[in-house]
Amino acid sequence: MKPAQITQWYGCPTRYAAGIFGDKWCFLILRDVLLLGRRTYSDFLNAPEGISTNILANRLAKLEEAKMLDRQTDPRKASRVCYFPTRKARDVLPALLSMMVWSTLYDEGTEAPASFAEAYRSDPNKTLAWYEAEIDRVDAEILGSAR
Amino acid sequence: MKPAQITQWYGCPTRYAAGIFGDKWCFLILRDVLLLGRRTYSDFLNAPEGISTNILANRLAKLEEAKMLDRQTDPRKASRVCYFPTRKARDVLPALLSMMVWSTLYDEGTEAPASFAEAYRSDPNKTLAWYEAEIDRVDAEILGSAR
DNA sequence: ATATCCACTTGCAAAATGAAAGAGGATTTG
DNA sequence: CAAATCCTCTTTCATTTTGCAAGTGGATAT
Repeated sequence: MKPAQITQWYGCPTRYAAGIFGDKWCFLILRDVLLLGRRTYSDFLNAPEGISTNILANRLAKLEEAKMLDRQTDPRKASRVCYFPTRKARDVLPALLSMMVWSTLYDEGTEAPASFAEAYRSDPNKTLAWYEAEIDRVDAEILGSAR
Repeated sequence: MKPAQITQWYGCPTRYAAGIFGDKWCFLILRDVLLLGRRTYSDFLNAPEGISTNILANRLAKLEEAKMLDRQTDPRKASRVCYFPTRKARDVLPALLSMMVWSTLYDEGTEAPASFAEAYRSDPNKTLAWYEAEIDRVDAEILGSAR
């Protein structure tokens, strides 16, 4: 019934994680930023899930306050805003990819190729590095146009 | 701006995961079952987070329908009910442990020892096997008392 | 036989969400 | 230069979800 001494501290780390992941929209915004290269308000707003604009504003503020997103005006166009993933958000990638692997196993309607789960299992660091590079590339493409 | 060909299918696996993890209470019930050895309605109800009873009933039904929990009457006492984690739920462990590692990195008030993150990083399979064994132990302790 | 335990259900007030319209500044267009 | 448009939000209001408290009904303990 009681799993040994672990009981004392197990609760907390998941509770902290639940504070951010335990919300559908935060979860999907993180996906947008980490995996889909979305950065601007309208990018998020036009995602196929159809978040409504007041909720989006609310969640972006929450994620910014949690230091997951870094809000900056877009150097390409000052009326636009970009939300960049912080290191704290990037470090969510392993968990996010693990969840994706799980989904590909149990969602019979998954769009992900079987090779994805296999690749992540065989060499997670390689997969991880690839995604980090993609994030760098997207950010650099935006910020690089500043000068 | 557009991360190559990945865009087509990336959305889906995370959306599927968001359907279950993107809810604070489902998330915490899974933690209870997978990490804290909780199995009965009152176990969940008495967790320190304080879920209210109607929400708990609703989420247990949802998780049962999603085939994450297996509802059975308790062999120790027929008026009691046990919710056992299915294989599908157990397979969430890698993602859950990854999230815990992330939490220990960024939650300055974490109760988890630093050794946890280190242990999981150095040998995830060992950590994973340990948790699976704990789950087996809890389940066997309940079901074993049947005969 | 009565009280208690246990897994829920119900009713209701408060909070969160979703849809739609609008505000206000920057940018493009004519 | 003026008008229209783009873009990030804000506001309003109806609907849905949540949380709290009390209640139900069957099994179990006394």
